[in-house]
Amino acid sequence: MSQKQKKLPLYIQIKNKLVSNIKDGTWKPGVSIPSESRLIEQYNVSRTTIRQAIREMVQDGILETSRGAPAKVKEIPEESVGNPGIVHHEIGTEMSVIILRMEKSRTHYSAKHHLSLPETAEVFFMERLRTADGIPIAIQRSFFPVEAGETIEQAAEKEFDLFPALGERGIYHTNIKEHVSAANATQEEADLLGMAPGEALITIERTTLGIDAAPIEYSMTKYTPKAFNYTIELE
Amino acid sequence: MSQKQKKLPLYIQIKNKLVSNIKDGTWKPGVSIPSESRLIEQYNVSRTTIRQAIREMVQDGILETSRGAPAKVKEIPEESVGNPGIVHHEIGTEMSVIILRMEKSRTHYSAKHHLSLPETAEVFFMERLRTADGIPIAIQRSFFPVEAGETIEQAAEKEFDLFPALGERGIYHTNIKEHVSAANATQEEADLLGMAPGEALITIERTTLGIDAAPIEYSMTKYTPKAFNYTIELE
DNA sequence: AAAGATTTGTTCGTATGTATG
DNA sequence: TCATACATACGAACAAATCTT
Repeated sequence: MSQKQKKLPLYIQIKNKLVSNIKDGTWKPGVSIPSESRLIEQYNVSRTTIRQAIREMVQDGILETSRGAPAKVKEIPEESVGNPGIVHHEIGTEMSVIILRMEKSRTHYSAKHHLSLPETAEVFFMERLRTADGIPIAIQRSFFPVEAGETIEQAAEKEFDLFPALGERGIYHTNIKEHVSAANATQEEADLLGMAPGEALITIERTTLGIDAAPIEYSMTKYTPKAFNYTIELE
Repeated sequence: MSQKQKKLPLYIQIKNKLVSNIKDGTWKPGVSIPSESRLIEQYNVSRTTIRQAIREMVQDGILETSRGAPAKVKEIPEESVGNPGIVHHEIGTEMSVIILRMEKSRTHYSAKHHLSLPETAEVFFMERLRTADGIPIAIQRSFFPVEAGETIEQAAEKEFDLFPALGERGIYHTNIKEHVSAANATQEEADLLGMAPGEALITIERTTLGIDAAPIEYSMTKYTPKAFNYTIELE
């Protein structure tokens, strides 16, 4: 049954189709999408409808428009699909991750608490070193419920951000709570990050809630101050 | 001559008029504005134009719409200072501020840029030392358009947060953008904060937009890492 | 470099569906 | 119940910027 689909406004349906074309790579960033007139023919709807769909996508930061030229897929529409209101990234062009540890663990009681798990539970623990242009910029310790472990294990080596992989497996996040503070580098952290022990690190603790409001990730990331970059936008 | 005004699209002109009605208190928060049909008569334009003006204002967070009921002016209550979705505070029980400098200035070009002011403009500049339990924890440099200067000057000595005072004078903010990074303390900052030069400070740059989407404040605050505490919650 | 075709931006008019009061 | 008001959707025309020839 596509009863619900029928209920959606036409312009939303069109928008969804256009977004799909971008997501699956049919229309790539920086390239123009078909003109309004072509879309009108293709979907057999009025110009109003097409324009409303495009307008929303512009507002969402997916498309860019300018008079006289077809809309372009915006470069770097990365987070725009994911987290409205926040841009959060490190500095650098060549970002990568090195996995230091990845294991199931029965300790890490603090993490269990953040994940709302009983003390006897097992958690999936991962420690990764994030680098930018080959220079270490952060140490990230992530904790997941063991159920998510297999998915994580497969995606961890390649993906810089794990949530898209989780999303493909039906694990979505609805709420993220981050806590920013500062800490001094331990000897081990200082060695990994190429700094002196005791120097200040920016620490972000993050708890991610799933669609059922249950925590699906708790992570603590310690950044070198120079490499840290964080922008928050609120209304 | 208002030649340029004439050049503005009709829906922008209408939007400006509607915004004026809200700014000068003709339409107060929580109250419905006239229906579309009434506005159509009043300004003698088409429904499309009215709707486009209203749509922009909804997007700017000035109006709220719902089917079957006229648009309402959005409430901008006290919590706008508290910002939904964000908790942001320093540690300590006895918080206070010490004003270091307060002046009009023609320099500070970076600040002018953030305030969308021309390079020849004058800005109101204020530097304050924030303390917790008598211990310095942050240096805050704030920039405002000179128009807001008098209000600021009166409130600055007593108020820890300036926005309530601004709100009482009809200056509301609708959008805040914060950028978190890190910097090393200069000699002067180190002296003020009782730390060593070169030590890491957490820096928050903040741009606050007013009801008409024009910047009303730009500030840069540098915190000692230990005293900093920041929690973000997103959906 | 100039002219013409294409494309988006703006504005009008009209009609129907659907939620509010 | 029922009139009012907003949301969605169609069509048409001209202006202004861009692209192509």
